[in-house]
Amino acid sequence: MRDRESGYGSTGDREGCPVEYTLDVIGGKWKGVLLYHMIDGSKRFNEFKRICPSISQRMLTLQLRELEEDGIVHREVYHQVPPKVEYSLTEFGQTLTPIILLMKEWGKKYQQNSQCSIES
Amino acid sequence: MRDRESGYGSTGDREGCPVEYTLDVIGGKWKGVLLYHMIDGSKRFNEFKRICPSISQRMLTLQLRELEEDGIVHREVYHQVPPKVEYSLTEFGQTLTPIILLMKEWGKKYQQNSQCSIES
DNA sequence: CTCCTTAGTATACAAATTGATACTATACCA
DNA sequence: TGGTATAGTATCAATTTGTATACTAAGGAG
Repeated sequence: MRDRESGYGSTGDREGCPVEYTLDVIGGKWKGVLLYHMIDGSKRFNEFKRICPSISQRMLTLQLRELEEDGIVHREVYHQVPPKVEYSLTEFGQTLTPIILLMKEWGKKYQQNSQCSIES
Repeated sequence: MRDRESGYGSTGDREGCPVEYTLDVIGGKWKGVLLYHMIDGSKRFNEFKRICPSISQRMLTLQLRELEEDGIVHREVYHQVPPKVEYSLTEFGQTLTPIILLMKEWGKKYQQNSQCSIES
């Protein structure tokens, strides 16, 4: 999944599959949610932990790093103690918001057990 | 990922996260691609194998079965020899096409020169 | 001097997902 | 009798993903 830029050569079928490319960027287990919560402004590391208590620190770090690598997310470090790091969508990341919002709409509509109180 | 209906109880944070629900349905490694190729009509098992040569038979079966379980895909078995099975989007599955097509557009736009240029 | 904070890393391990290969059924064709 | 075709299963190995726990830095509070 993470080897987009390394070695497909001519054998891979990803070249002609834009849908798969997109899912590769936003399809990680937590990426969609993280992206979703960054739409309405930057978030700190511990804010994500509060929003999604079931994601572990390691996974949160890994997923944010991948989003950063892909140029989707900007990581702003404030050299303070205690440390402060803010994550926000880059200009490139903003181009994903229509997809995220459409996915939000679809999920809201068809998720049966919706006591969904999250509004952006 | 597959335990949506079984046991989150009150601890899970998925309840209020429509984006994650949607990604749970279409975010499997191959689901988006399969869905994408079903938009323009039903496809047979071996057609998918030809379209995505890098998906194994087992994965193809598993992903199609999950899509079927979720009511996204209809599986029509023709009792012939050699067997013939056709997969197509259900009416419910059709509701996903806007998302898939948006993902296709995004992927098409940014997959070649990822992170290089942002043009609208 | 020790504890608290944040935003992580490091390590070890467990679980889930994915892949490779071999195998099945059954009618037709020669 | 053997080969072809399709749509799968079965089995095991490898990879990926996730969890748990301990640890770091560095300033401020007590």
